Amino acid sequence: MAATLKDIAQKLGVHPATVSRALNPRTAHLVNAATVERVRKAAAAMNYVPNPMASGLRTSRSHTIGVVIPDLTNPLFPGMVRGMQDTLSRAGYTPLLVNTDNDPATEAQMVASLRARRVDGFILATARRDHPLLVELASRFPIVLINRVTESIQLPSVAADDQHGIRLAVDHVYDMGHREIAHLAGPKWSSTGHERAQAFNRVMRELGLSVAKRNVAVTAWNIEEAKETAMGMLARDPRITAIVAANDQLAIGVIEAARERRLRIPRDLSVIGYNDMPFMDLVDPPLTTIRVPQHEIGSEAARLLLSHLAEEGGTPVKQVRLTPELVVRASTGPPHP
Amino acid sequence: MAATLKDIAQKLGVHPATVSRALNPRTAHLVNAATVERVRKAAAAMNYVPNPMASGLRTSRSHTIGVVIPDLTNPLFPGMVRGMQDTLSRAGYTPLLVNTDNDPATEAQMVASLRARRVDGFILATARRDHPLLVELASRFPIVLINRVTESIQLPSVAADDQHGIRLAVDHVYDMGHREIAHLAGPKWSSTGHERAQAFNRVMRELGLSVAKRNVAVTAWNIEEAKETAMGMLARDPRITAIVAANDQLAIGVIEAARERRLRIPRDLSVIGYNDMPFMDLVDPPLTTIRVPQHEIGSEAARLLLSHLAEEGGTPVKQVRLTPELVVRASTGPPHP
DNA sequence: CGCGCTATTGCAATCGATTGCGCAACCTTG
DNA sequence: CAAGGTTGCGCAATCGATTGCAATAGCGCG
Repeated sequence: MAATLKDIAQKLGVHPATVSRALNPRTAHLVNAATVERVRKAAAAMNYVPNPMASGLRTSRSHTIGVVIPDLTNPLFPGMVRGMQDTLSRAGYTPLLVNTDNDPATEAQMVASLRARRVDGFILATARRDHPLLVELASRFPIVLINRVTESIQLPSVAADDQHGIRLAVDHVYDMGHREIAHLAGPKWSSTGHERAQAFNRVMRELGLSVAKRNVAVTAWNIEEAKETAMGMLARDPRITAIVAANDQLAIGVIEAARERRLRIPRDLSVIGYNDMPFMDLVDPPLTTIRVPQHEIGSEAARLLLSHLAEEGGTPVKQVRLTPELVVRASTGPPHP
Repeated sequence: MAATLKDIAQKLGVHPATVSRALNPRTAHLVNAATVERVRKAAAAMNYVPNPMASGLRTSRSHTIGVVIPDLTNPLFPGMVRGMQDTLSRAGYTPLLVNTDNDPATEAQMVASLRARRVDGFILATARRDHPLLVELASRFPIVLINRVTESIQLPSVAADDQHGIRLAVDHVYDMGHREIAHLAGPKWSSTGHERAQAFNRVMRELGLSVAKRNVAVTAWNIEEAKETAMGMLARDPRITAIVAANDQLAIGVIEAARERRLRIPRDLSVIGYNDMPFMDLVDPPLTTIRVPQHEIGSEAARLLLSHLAEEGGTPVKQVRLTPELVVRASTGPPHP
């Protein structure tokens, strides 16, 4: 059905090897310019498309990238994935997407299946602060982490600057007059949860505000548990006037908790999220949050990985930090006297 | 690095062909049971993983499925994609995901690149009512359409029952007492836009309500244009008390238009969406809508495609229609006298 | 005029798995 | 015990592209 190198060679009366060289930009200089031209013409005419399995078998490169995320239905990820797709496909690479649901066993299985597929590299959004699998993986493949990073070892990564983002958030409510500021943190096994909590403590200290233990509560990454945890916080310390949540889902949990406690937002409680997922401008109330450039994280990760694939030798480990920005909407306001 | 058939054969003193047959369930009966066992043990011990490029080259099957959607960042799709991923990967297939942004040229290019990758079949969510590319594609590959369908030809598809869904929507507002019901329709090139509009007309007629031309307005699939169109509708006919939107984004456009015209929802205007995308329970006001089983559409499409790949001959064209359900929230209510 | 060099192309092996064909050994049956 | 059948396995070709090496031709230069 589809034309092969041999077909083209036959038609032109040359050897398949010549056709191969003519069509490959890297080796075309080995072939007479006129021949190259004839081959190109013929290939186009027969609309020849190289068989990636054949070339992959020979070269053991699949031009395929494993993309590992917790869950595609988490609105944080589609933007990042599109960023990768757009720049990977432009470079002739195809992402293979898998979900782990934050389960290490599933992750191991998915990574194994991607290795079975002979992917050329990995982009992972599933890093835990301590993550042996990733360390092992990084020693055999080019990998780039996004969003979250590991602590045990420095790996190439692309993420937003959490330190800066949290500073924007805390400064925002501080500037409006809040002093009783609390943080609803994500799980400490995740770098984002941990780092944002660390950043919160630091910024509070710099502002001269005390950070009592009870001002930081930890929850899993989901709305329901965030709501429960926020209920507890608000019950224990009713003086709190502003809560900085470690991501938008947690902020929504806080809003639901506030609603249940008959607190009005932002009059009685200011809430600020993190990530600015799609539709956060439409929830009730529209959520003030820290926007991270989702598409750009994805495309930057792809670029970084591609550059690793291009260079033979070890490129230096590059840790890209993108700058988040504050998006003020209606869930924050000055504290009520 | 990785073990090959030959390695196993050498270690066991048998021929690679025997190893191949022993490891393939379809041919294992050709090999002595004891040998099969020895081979399996050895393969496991050397943690042998077959090279998909090699087997693909020989068999010309990539165990790969092209998945073509308009835009992953549209919240309607991640659920469907996960549905596919989950059932495809269970069957040893890997989806290759591309976006078209509803642009036919991009679509053609993406489909071409998937064909270049030698995918074994396609799942497409980009059908237009008239769509020559798909007809051509269907003649050469197993394909399954999701969400939208073509009209020119009957192709295997999985979608929600739009007729039923619209009936649920219209009945809902009718039962609450609304009589001046309008429809904000999607573009007519898309089957969902067209069919939902058709269904709206039919149901209205069955209820004995007149459908004036002005009771149905057509808009593109985005919030901004939906808002403009809804503004026009409401200006032309202020008697309208309920609007059935062709999807959730359009419903949000309607809500924004209503807000701009100082109409309160649902007191002055009831709005009902379609699809029940994630977070539609959190927008202001929480959106009454028609839930379509997104994950199930994806997994059912995958199953359908897999069954086509399994059977050699032409399986009959199966058009699966899943049943949507009404989700009542706060954007609908009885009309105010 | 001949040697050596370069430019161009052909040859053939190779990547790893699959599969039609054939052969040998063993078994069944009359 | 011979004829015919079955079972188990090896042989070798094949899928399509890549690439080291060899071969040829053409050229410049002494």
